[in-house]
Amino acid sequence: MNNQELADFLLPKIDKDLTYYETKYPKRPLPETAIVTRYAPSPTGHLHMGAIFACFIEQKMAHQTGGVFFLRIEDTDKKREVENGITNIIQDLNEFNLVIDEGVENETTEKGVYGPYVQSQRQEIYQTFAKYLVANDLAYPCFCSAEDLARDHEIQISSKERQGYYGKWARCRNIPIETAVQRIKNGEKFVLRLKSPGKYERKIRFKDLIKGEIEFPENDIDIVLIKSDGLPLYHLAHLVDDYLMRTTHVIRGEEWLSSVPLHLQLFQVFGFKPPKYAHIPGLSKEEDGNKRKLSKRRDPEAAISYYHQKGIPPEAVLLYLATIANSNFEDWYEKELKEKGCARLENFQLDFKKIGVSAVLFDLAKLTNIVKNYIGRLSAEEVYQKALTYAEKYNSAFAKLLSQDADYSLKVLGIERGGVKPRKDISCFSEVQASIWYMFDELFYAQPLDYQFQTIKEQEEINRLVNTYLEKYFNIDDDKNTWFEKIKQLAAEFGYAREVKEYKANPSNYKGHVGDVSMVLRVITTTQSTTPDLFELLKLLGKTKLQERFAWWQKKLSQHRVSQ
RNA sequence: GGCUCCUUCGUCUAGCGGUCUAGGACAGCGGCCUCUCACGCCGUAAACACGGGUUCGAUUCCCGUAGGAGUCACCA
Repeated sequence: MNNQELADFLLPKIDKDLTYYETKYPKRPLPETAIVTRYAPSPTGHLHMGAIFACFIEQKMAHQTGGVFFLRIEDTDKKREVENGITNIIQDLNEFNLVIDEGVENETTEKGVYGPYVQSQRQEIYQTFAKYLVANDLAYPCFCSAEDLARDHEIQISSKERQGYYGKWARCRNIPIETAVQRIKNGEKFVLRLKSPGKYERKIRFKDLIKGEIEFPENDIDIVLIKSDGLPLYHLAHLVDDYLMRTTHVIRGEEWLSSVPLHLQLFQVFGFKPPKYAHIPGLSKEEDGNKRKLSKRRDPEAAISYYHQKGIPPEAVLLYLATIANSNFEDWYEKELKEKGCARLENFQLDFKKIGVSAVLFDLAKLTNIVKNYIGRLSAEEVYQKALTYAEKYNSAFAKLLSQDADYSLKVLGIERGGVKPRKDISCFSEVQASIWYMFDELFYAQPLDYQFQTIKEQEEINRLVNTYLEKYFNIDDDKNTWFEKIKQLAAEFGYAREVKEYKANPSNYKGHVGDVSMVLRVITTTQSTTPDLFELLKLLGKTKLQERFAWWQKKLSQHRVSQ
């Protein structure tokens, strides 16, 4: 029996050849410079930040060159699969606006002519390629059990030999065809292994688009191509899919770097031109003074759900990812904003050469800064919409408040927004309620009695100040200057300095200064000693509410005394 | 352990033999502005892992050492 006959015996149902598929999936009609990339996750749960990072770069590279970005599902390991795995992935991608041009759209549908894009549906194709290898004496059936392999592995470790299925350890490599056939006929399970033509002593050089020139020993390990369940392992699937789907650039995490020699060998064995490889640095986390890979299980910030729950806008996360991808992005972004008034990520040219080579610490502090700036630039309408969407999901009571008088809410969120120096104090939408609650009576009157008065604390003095303000000075139509002028007048009337500087120059001449007076109004209005611009708050709330709140405070205070 | 990659302020980095008394951003600290906070502005502290070479001259090139990361599955 020759190799061709062995191939027919092993895979009798496979009747197509390589040419069939090469014809079915022709080269893409794209310009030379167009980059075709893919994101190829396993459906094992939700994505994590590292995946979004990779995906962002893949999509960006494809789109900025007029290429194609597609999604392939690598579900060849049925053990690890999770229910709704595909849905989870699509959801996460959508949330980050990482739209695909081609590939899997949901659990049941896909678009594009290079499919199927779900690996478990491509079994016949993989087997065709494997059969070709068997027929050409480049693959063989292996009967080693897990125990056999584990034992060899132990021996290799204890004798300090290189680990793997190669050389003398590749015990099934030279089993005569007839023997192999007989064992299969006897019902023995087998896998198909590559008969690696590589020599460990020889070096292979290749150029990674990010890491640069790298030299490796050639691969001489007879890796498993097809598992005993008939499905391929990643390596074969990578070769077949990225060849037939005409991927030009394989962009993936750096954990794949060390399998490049194997992948190159696979392409060489078939005589195919390999894609270009770009291995992106991993996202890491500091722990006990060391860096380690950001872990979905151990680090909450690695999970997409973390951002969702906190209300951190995905657009801003993308801006952060762009700055860690290309450190010049930040400067570019600022410059665009300054020159054009707006900056769009789509207009930035991401550069492989500027992507760092080693793992990057995922810095939540930096992210927060980017988010604050991002939200700070949003219009009141946008903030309102996003805050509402967030609240509808996580805080329905607050969502109700926000929407019951949308116009009012909009004004509250619009305080000190817009203009050249906007507030930048919202770092996530879960914070919104905590920063504006006192603008809503429903929340204001539900708070415990906790007024944060500062310099002026005496009730009598407070009463006099507020009453005088309400009677003599309050006018809803005043502009900011007039308003503040009146506050100064009020201060002077009661023996407080009109200017802080005056007070500081001669503290003994005054009971305090204008700031102390406005602090009283601020605290009566909001209970808080730190708030956005008091003028804006008062204007929004109006005289009646200020009166009501003042009366409430007095009432509470007297109750408080009685109960003591 | 083998293989591979990496090593500039706390973090992300600029630097590609003299321009470096090493630049920026975030975080920190101090100040100014100011009715509080935020914003803004100004300032400050803070790094070339170590040891050898090469060179007139090394952050930059080479070699070691140390440290870190990744990988060595019928997982991707």
